[in-house]
Amino acid sequence: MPSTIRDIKERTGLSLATISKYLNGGNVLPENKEKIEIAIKELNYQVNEMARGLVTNKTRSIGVLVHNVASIFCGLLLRYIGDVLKENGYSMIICDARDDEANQAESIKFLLSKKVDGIIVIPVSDKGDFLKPAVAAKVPVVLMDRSLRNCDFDCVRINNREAAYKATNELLKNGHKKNAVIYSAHNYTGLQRYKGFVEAIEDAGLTVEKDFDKPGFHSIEHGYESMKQLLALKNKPTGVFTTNYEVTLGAVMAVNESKYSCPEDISIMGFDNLILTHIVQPKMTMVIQPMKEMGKRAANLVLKRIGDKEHEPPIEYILGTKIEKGNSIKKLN
Amino acid sequence: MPSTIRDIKERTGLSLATISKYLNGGNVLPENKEKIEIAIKELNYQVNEMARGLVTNKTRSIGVLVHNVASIFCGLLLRYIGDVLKENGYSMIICDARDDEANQAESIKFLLSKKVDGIIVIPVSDKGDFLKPAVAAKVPVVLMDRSLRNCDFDCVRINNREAAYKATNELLKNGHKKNAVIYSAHNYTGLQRYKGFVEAIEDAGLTVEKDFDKPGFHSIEHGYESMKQLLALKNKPTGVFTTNYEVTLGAVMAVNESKYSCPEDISIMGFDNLILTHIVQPKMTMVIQPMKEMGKRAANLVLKRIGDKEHEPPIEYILGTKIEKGNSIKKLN
DNA sequence: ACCAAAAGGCGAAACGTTTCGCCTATGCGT
DNA sequence: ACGCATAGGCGAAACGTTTCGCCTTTTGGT
Repeated sequence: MPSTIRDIKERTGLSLATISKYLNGGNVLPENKEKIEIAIKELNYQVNEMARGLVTNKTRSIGVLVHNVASIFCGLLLRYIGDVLKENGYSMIICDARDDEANQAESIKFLLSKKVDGIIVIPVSDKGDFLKPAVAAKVPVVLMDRSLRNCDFDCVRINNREAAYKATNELLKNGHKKNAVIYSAHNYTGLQRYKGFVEAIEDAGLTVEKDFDKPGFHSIEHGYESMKQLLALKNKPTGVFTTNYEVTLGAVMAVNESKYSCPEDISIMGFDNLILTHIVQPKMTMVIQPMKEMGKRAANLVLKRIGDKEHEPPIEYILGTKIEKGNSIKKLN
Repeated sequence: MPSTIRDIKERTGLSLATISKYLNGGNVLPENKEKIEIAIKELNYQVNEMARGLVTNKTRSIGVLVHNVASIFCGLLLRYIGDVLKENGYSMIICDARDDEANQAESIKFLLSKKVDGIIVIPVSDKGDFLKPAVAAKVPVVLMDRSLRNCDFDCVRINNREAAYKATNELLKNGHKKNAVIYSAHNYTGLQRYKGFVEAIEDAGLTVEKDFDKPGFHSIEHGYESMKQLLALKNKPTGVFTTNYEVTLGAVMAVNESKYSCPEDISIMGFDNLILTHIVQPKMTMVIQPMKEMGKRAANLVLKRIGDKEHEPPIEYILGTKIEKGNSIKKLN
């Protein structure tokens, strides 16, 4: 039913090779160019991507594997990535790891079986083994938001350590000396933010108390439980640094359900979510990442890698962050 | 580099036709079956989907066009849809309409150009013209969550009118006689929920006051602005029905920023979001949709349609809802 | 006016499957 | 023992492109 390049051949009297050349941006006489364009219009011709792909060994599709498709953070990144990909004629095939390493490994294989030209990943953990099949298949991989231990891939992210350091200083500057941290201990980003926190505390001549150190999963539950435990301590912290969106959400929940309130009884320095800064009373003080820039860079980078003949060494793009001030941090004495 | 069916031919001495038959589940002698399986293992063979697609005219991919990829609601549906599709060997190509009709129309064309086998849509508005190209190309379409005016497509959704009716009754039952409604006037679902509200109010022998009737976009801003306006009225409503996730979010924001609080000064009946019921203090009373069921049904339905020879008439799956009770509705006298 | 280089065009092969029509054993009932 | 149905297998064509190598025409410099 749909028309083919052969129909255009009939209509124009030109050869398949010439028409193909036109379609791929080659040089064709203006006269023939016009003929072809008219035929394409009339026939409503569209390139059959599968036939093309069979020859070129390209699908013009990019796999995007996110650690959790239901997080707003990932959703927004998907939007920005999708924009760039669509502009360039690439489709975006999405897989959701549900924060599970086995799912993640299986998804990579799935994407490879679908012969995607490139892959963008927000990994579940800081372990990179699951990417081996992609390397073996020579499919370019770009990491986003989270790097890996011994990372040998392109990566677009922020300087997590530095951002956490600055964020922690926000608490310190306001006179908080007893600070807790709630973080994800299972991915590179979480651990870097933890390091930044510790560094800031120690640079201020303080130490991190054992009870104030709350590693766990990247989840609302972890934030909720941790905050509950912190609030139940005899010797409570006055400030808490919640190092990602989910954890911040959970921590706020816990405070809301308790007899305490923020910032009167406990100050919170949050991370990662624009909506949260508005929905929650009081307005949260948070670290904001340049998400649009991140998504666009990642997409452009993977497209560039696909085009590259040589295998260039990996690049890390480290983007800047800013702190959006709210009223969730109380100034002490 | 990757091995082909020809390599298997060499290894086994069988013909291409026989191997292909095996791959597609046809009858082959047990002896040959084993030979083929061994060869596949050894060669690490994977079917080249593009070559297959070129012959069968199928891509084994489904386009999913969502009105807004950054909403949690859509994110969760994507997860459930993706699960089913992946299980069945189908990839999920995602497009984001950003709540814009032009984007939406363009995205459908994009998906068709990618030759997806089927399309799942959460439409931006209640107008269905943008789907004409899909109908023309005979690509099956399944709607999700939102139907269309004069709808001629399969659809998986809830009974919005009834759900809204029940929700409104929740306010009425608690003695609220002055109720406002904030809704999206631009899509089928929003309008149906509005109708359900009006019906419940009128069945209670009341009328909907002009000032309490807040149509607008499906956005946080609309919820926020509307609630602000309602709170500024001399004659304020005592109850507000916020008919979707974004609008509920915005409305809660507005209350939090005002001198009033919920439920003491204003009661809210919300919609659609599980997280919100926990994060916000007090716990919200909301209408909950069976999202997992919705996603799975939609995915299975589109797969079924792809297989169908005949063009069966469209089916609507109307799923049940429940009301999750919180403390956001005050009992009057 | 001549020649070299560049531009434009062409036919045919190739990409890796599926499928059609046909052929050959094999097994079964009588 | 005979014939017939059937299971299993095969070769070849087809799907709609791109690309390679080669040929012809045009262009531009001297």
